[in-house]
Amino acid sequence: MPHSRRPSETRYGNRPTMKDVAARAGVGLKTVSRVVNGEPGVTPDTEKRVQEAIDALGFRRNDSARVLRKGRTATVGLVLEDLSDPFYGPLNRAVEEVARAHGALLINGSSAEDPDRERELALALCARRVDGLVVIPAGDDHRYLEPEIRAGVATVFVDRPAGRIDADVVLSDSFGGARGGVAHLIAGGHRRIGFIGDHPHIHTATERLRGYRAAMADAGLPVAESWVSLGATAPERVSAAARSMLSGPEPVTALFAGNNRVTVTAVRVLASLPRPVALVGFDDFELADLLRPGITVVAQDAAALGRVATDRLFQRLAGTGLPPARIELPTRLITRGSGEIPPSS
Amino acid sequence: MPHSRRPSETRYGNRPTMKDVAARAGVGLKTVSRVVNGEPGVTPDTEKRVQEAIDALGFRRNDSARVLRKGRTATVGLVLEDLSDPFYGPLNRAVEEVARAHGALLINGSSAEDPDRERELALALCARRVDGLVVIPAGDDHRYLEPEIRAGVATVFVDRPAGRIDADVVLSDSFGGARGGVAHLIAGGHRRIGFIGDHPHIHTATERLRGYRAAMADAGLPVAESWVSLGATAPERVSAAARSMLSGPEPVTALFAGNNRVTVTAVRVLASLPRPVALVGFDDFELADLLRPGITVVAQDAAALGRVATDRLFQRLAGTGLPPARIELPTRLITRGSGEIPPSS
DNA sequence: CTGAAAGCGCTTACAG
DNA sequence: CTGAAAGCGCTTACAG
Repeated sequence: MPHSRRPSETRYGNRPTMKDVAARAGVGLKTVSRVVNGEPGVTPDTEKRVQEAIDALGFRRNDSARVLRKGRTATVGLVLEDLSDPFYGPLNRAVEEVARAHGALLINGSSAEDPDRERELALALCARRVDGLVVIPAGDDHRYLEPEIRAGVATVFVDRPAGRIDADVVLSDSFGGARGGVAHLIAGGHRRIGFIGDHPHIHTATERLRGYRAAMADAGLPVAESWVSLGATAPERVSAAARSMLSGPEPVTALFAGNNRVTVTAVRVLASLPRPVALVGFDDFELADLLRPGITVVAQDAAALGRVATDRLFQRLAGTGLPPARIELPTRLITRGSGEIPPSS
Repeated sequence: MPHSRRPSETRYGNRPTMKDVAARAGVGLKTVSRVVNGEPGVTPDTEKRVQEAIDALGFRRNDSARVLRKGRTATVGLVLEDLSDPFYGPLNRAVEEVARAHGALLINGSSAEDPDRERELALALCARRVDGLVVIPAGDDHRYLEPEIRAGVATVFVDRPAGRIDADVVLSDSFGGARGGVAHLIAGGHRRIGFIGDHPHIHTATERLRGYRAAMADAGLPVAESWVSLGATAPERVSAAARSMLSGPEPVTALFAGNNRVTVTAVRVLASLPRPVALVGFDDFELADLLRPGITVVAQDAAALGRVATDRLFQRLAGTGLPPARIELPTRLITRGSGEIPPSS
């Protein structure tokens, strides 16, 4: 071989290290470190020589090595359900912005609603020694995170509470939001209202159902069990459930949709019906106001969920020995037309 | 102080290391490493002792340290415009899935369309020594990445080409897509068609405008400069541009919207008009089919952009000395009604 | 103002 | 089958 490669050329491509810079500038390693990190105690002349060597070599500090020595990685991990779900976009961005304000980067990934994948991902992030973890739970048993939390990984759950461990959680007021949305329909004159929600093992689904039942009870209205349907949010199931509630001798005159996916399918079903049916959906979505009628929704503030959770995470990291808390964010009813359709007789 | 803390307790919380495991199991460090990594050459009995120590101590390998020694971080960086933009959701997820298939994690962040922030973020990722970088450019000068690419960071640009450097780029056929969309309007009888697009310094904006002009030229139609408007995609500007084109003695009878944000604003403007105006938009969006009329769009496959780009990245990492390539993905015209409205006379 | 030594938690290359 | 030594690229703690 005509050219022998220096050992360092086999690693990270062939990046120069502080050692290389030190050799070229004719100074000690520590002096390079001082210049790179802007520490005081270097004469202008020395600094200039080091800076020239840095530029000539194209040196960039290896933060990965730095992190090992410093103990903190300046990295936040985020486990969410699906990176491509628009609902989580603002949450994702909010986590990024708070992390950025603290000089931290964001590693994120999708659980795909699979508890095993959630666990695998969360633990991979712990192995990378993220300083903190924001988790939107897919599973309902998070005891696997207990050793990590004990070891100092600041962990905050969002959107749904952690399962079988005591930890911070930030969520929207699903119960109150659903109760208010259903009360709005009742105030509009509806007495037979259907509820279509997500799987019953999902915390938000049962909370919203509870809100629906509370609103009905508040108004002294009975709930026929055929008006309630929990399960997959796949379009086929949701439209079947909707059609079933809307047919028969005593059809519902209004629907409450338990989340954004259900709402969208409900809109499609209702658009194909001859008579108008009222609809209120949990979760706002883009263009809800452009539809005819506009869709009345119980909106949660996804960005606030992410912001509050990540703020909490950094508070923990700051060492204030906080006990685990449950932080609930209010929802907001946005009336746009679909929820104000009167009952058809 | 009643309790003195071991040095290791001050770092990463108080995590046990391989050294701690080795001490507890009464074996050498290397033996622990073998067990943790499933390497052969350990007797079942030794392995059992080590495993017990691991479990008792709650040991989890520090991948951050491992990475330093191994030279590759098994991490991909993604710089996009906005983590909360629904258009990038599927792209983000696709990058994650390909990375995951290669055992890599994903660090991502938003440039917020700010070239300085793009640079800062991309270089921070390089400092963490990501193995590869997927960049959706905000700026138009990427020479700052040249040393990194030379040093071995596999870099692929997506959606827009890199500026002033020669690098891989994966993009949609903006020119062809726009040309086809405008040709569709012309085939429907339109002769006066407006084009509203993004800032002229954005590559896709000028490509789409070029497609518009080509389609008009193909049909022998003149283009009045008042029919063309490039600039911010803020609703105020877009609606002003649309209203201007739609008024006067010779108003346009159809609009071509250069991207999803423009399309949405155009829909709002058109909904407020007395007469129907045809609309074709570049980029598909959720619920486009639920609007009345449904919105005809030139759709690009955002997930495919991410997938192809990340595949390319790992091909590079595999060491096949590929020359930089430009990979163009086809678009698809989806007719839903708004683009099939005939010209009003 | 400057730098040599030790160490972060692992893996590599080697010797027993 | 097993482990001591060296090293990845930095920072820390210290001495000059």
